Amino acid sequence: MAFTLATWNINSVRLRRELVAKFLKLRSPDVLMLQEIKCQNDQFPGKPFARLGYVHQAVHGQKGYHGVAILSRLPLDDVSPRDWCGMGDSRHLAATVTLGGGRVRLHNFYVPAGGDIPDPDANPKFGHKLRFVAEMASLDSRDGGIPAVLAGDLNIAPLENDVWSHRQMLDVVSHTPVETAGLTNALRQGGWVDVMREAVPESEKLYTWWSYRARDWQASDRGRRLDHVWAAPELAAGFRKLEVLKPARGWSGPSDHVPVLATFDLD
DNA sequence: ATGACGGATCTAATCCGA
Repeated sequence: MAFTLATWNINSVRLRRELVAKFLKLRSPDVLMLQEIKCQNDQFPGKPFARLGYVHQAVHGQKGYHGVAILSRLPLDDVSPRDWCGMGDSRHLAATVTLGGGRVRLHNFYVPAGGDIPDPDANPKFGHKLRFVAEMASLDSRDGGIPAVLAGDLNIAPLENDVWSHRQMLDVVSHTPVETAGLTNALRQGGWVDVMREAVPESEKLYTWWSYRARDWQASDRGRRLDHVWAAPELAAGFRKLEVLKPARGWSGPSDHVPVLATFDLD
């Protein structure tokens, strides 16, 4: 049985609900994980997505900033947000999806951006980001007996070809060595597989985000791979297909991130 | 070196993103 999961930092779900609907109609993933919904739970525009078959919805929002949600065509249970770093912000939501006889644990993450200065003493936001990623290392891909997927906007581009210029990005938050080491440690400690890089060799450029500030995002193509899909080894063994929906960056009124889809064969 | 854009908020200017 095939299972397709998508992740997308939508940068305000109220402003872009029609783009979400367009994407769901275009690709119809089983599950869509959204980040930066930027609204409270009672403001989440769930009805248009339910009409498209995504009747199972878990929302963990907050006012104005951050916020994550999971839309699913298949039943969700054990819905559980976790307050990472004890900050009280909405950056994570877990749920278990059931398909046929199989079950998959889902972890939707929005890792802190970390501010401008890559020094935890001078910049508390960077310290928060480092602590957040350090805490993520405690999340085991095989915990609880249900194989898990961890996906979302991790706000770190760990590999040299996850950024347009490794050399010029070494001091830029999202690609500094201390961040990439932290993320790689979380990947290894949790026993996760970076399935995007199973599909696309590390020697090739791979981006999921292009800044709003470029005059022409496509021409300059100064992207970063900030969005990720990690899977437990038993799920990764059935990994079949990756799609990074780059055309979505050119849609009218776009998010600065594009959807990432991963398809797995279960059993 | 700076600012380029775009979103949310006590709708005006300020904070935030990465």
